[in-house]
Amino acid sequence: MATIREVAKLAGVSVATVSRALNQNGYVNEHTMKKVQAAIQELDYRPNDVARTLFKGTSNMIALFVPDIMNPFFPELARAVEDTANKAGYTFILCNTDNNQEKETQYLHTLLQKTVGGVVMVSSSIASETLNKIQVPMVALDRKIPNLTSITANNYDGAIEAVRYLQKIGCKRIAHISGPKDTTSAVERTTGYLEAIKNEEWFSNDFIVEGNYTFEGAYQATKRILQERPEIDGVFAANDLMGVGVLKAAEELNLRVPKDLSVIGFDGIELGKFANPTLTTMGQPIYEIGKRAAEIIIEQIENKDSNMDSEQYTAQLIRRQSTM
Amino acid sequence: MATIREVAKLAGVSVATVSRALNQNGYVNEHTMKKVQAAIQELDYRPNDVARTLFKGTSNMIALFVPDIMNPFFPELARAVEDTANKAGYTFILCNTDNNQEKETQYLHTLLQKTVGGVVMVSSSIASETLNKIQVPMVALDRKIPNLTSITANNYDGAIEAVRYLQKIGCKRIAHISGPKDTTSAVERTTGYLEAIKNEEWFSNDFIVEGNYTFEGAYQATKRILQERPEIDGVFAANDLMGVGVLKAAEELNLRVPKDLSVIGFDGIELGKFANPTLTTMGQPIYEIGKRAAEIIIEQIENKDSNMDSEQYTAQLIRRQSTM
DNA sequence: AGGGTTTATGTAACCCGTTACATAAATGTT
DNA sequence: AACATTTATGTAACGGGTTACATAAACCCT
Repeated sequence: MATIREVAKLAGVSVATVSRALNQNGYVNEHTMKKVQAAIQELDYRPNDVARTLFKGTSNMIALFVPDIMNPFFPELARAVEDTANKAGYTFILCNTDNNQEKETQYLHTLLQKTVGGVVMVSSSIASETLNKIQVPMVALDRKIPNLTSITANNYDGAIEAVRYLQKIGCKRIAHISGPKDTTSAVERTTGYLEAIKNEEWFSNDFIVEGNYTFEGAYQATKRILQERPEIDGVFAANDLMGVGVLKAAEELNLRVPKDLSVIGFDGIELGKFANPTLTTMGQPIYEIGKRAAEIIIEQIENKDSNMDSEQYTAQLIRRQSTM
Repeated sequence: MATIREVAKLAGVSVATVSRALNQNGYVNEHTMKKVQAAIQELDYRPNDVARTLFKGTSNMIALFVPDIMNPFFPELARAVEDTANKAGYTFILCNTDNNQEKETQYLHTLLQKTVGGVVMVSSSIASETLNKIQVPMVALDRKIPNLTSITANNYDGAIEAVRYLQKIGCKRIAHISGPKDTTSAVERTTGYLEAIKNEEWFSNDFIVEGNYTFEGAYQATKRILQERPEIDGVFAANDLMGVGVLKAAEELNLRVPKDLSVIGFDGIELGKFANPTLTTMGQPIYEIGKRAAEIIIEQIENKDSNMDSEQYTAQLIRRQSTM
């Protein structure tokens, strides 16, 4: 790889002039510019980004923390962040944290040593002491994190709408498969469910079971609850992955969906379209949200503007075959 | 962030000594070591990785090129590469190429400017001239690339086994939903299909339709072919995503799977378990393959050993509900 | 013509680790 | 005791950009 000094030599100018020509700052004579460009072309010169980063003290890299990219909710988010970062000239780093606090801290330190530009975080577990100690632009995505700007769906309203929709289509006993209690989105969705059923006299706490946001968790939980309470005719799963788990459990118990049981999920991931029957859901604008988080982190990086407002996006009902 | 010079000052030694203490290099007196460690602790010093990288000329970053992380085949691969890279002290960069040659070239140049350590590539489109010009360790994953070590499944044998299995369970007319013709895995799977049915007198070319490795593509293709040739009683889809598309098309045409139609996919992704009915498939050891690719790239980076042999992993039949 | 401004370019310090080389004390060998 | 080897540490160059500062020619204005 050619260096700026080789370019300077070939063009017969100093490295400072080449640098100025490259970055279009300071004065460069038109004729000199041409000589420099010719030399750059000749040598196929590309500036070493590491040297640049060392001097600037910050790199054009953006990291995304997700619990696990294998959870089908995250690829779309990752894609959105990557696209947006890429378009703005940033390189995209992906970190799977497994909701593990040590891993998160470890990753943050590693990234800090690389002077990463900013971090977009999907996390339920990040230690706030770590967060306070670490000086790098951060934004919370999908889940709220204290003291950080967050981009999320309006989970509470979405959950209410989901349950009201089940009520509207005639469900009389509506169960809720909830997500992990340490995850803000899951808690908000459960709170929404509670709000929507608060006046129903049939309700008791065992209409809520924890499915851990996983297919398997929801599958097991649903089998249990449907056997204990066969009167259930509607299920609000706190995410689509669990919604598909509910479908599987229903199938296994020979319940016809939506005839015997209506199922609604949350998120609007592709999986819902692949399922059989297709899954009704409260769709959030996933790509949009990821894109927005990336935009904000870039804004923070480039303008040091760290006091941005949090944003909430409305979820929209997507009617499919699992309800009718 | 503290620098090595501050540590040196606080410990009352030179930066060289601190560096040696850090890297357990050269001689460092026991007592000096303690002073240095105390200073490091005191200042919470962490070496700047950018400076290190600049000097060394190569960074501890590994990139993975995939067409699109939203395709459910890739997250597991990405996870495997990330885990392996991470464990070995490398940072993981994800690049979505959309099979776009320009994007690939663009990414490669960007990474080169960051002196990336190595690149793991899932690609059908990478330009060989780009490849030859670029001096960085690379390995091909899932798809073969000329002149690169590749880690793949044995697609040919797997495809033969898939079709033979359909034949064994009684299918008399077996269609094939193929993948893109520029993708080595797809071509090999089609070749395997052809090998397995070569002695069947019913065969003609219109038993093969292209589904582009996508759900939607397979869904459309299947609807078309099943209407044209209602005698079809078995489908070999070249990947699971298309297998699920076949299931959906069958459902829509009121064909019962597996009673009227048996369906087998390829890959063994999670999606197959979520589907209804669950999808029989030729499962490849996805995580294993990704992990192995990462190991090889690390081996190449650390030992400059670029002449590694390609490896092929056998696919295994996973019987589920879509065949019987 | 004299002074101020703009244009143009070069020199060298700087970012922060790593390491070749120099120096010297401590230890070992015959 | 004389010399070789090992241990210990410091100085300074280096990697490859960026930019503050210095210098000077060209241009503008009154």
